[in-house]
Amino acid sequence: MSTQARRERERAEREQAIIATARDLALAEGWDAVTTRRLAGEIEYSQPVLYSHFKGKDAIMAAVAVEGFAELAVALASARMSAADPRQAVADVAAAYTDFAEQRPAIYDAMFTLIVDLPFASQDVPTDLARGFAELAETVRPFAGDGDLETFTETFWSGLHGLVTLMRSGRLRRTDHDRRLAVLVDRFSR
Amino acid sequence: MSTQARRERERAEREQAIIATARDLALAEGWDAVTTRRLAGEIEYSQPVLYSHFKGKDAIMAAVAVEGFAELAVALASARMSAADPRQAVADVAAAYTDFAEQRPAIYDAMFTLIVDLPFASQDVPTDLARGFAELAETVRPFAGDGDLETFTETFWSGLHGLVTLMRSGRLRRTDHDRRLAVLVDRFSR
DNA sequence: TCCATTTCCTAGCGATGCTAGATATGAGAG
DNA sequence: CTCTCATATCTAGCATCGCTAGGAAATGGA
Repeated sequence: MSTQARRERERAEREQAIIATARDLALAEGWDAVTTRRLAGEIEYSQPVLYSHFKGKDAIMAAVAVEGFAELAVALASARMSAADPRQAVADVAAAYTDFAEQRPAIYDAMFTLIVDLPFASQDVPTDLARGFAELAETVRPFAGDGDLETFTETFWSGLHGLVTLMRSGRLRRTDHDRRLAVLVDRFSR
Repeated sequence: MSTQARRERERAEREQAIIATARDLALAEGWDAVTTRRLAGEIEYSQPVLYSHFKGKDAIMAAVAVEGFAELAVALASARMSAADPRQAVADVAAAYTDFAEQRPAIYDAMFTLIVDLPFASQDVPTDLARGFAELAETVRPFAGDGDLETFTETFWSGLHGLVTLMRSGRLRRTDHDRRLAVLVDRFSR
């Protein structure tokens, strides 16, 4: 039975290689550069191998997105923990969020704009996505007032997401980002 | 010279037909359904004719987006004018914004997410885009405090844009939209 | 050593955006 | 009225995309 175990291990490694390669390629040159042919070439297998691991290109992007949710949750948690006071926590978490999106634009796109049908069947996504959301919720909790915390958090999140996406599409000047972020933080921490 | 005038007029009409057809097709079936072959078939010309009017498919989408900016500006202005008081104006304009995006998702996408290089060379875009932005600015002016109105407006705009895009990608439940909108309005009208 | 099963690749399909080269159209000169 | 030439338009095709069927190759067991 050791050979079967080895095969399964190698297969898992190859699957991880596909995700990592797709991720690196997307970060370096954008998702348009991530073609199935090129991806297959990078991992030194033929195209159909990709489809024995994933249903299609969207599924590969979704797998990259899943990793992104975990990363984002960690980044937000770190920012929240190390903040001196609740108000500073909002500012730090907001900055961590937009920094994540700025530094990994392709991954952020896969997480929130490109992939419509996320694998909600999978266990990982709701978990890590919920973890990130929970970090946001805990951060703004002191300022939610008597209203619904979830709604309050979702609205704050929308503000961050809007800043990120409008800036990337060139509708907002990058130079004023910090000031806009300060306004958003101010509005949601009073 | 009348024949030449007629030709130019017919050519302008055909260009408008291309834009209108692309717009209708995108609204009805999404931008993926707007292929150059199908678009050419709808206007009863061959594909290359499209390229004698526009540089490519992106340019056609940009033309649709330009019309969208004008529409949005009108909708926002109407909402702002008919509001009873400044605070209600913020609520009404915000609702008008998200309604526009909800009812014309394809056009909204062309305006703010799909097209990266908008024809800023053209005169129309900055004008109509600026008109819409100016409507937002006038709406929130009473609540901007002593800070920069432009930055304040941009941040408010980001909130609206984030609500719209996160809801469309399925990250936010549609049922709670009104409550999120109320939170956003509350944060930016106090 | 031979067979059966699994794994993988070659080759190809349909569709996309876009374009070069051939063809039709029509205005103006003789 | 006819011919010419420029303009307008189409037919056909290219390169590329995501994806897949069918056959070849490798692998494990008898």
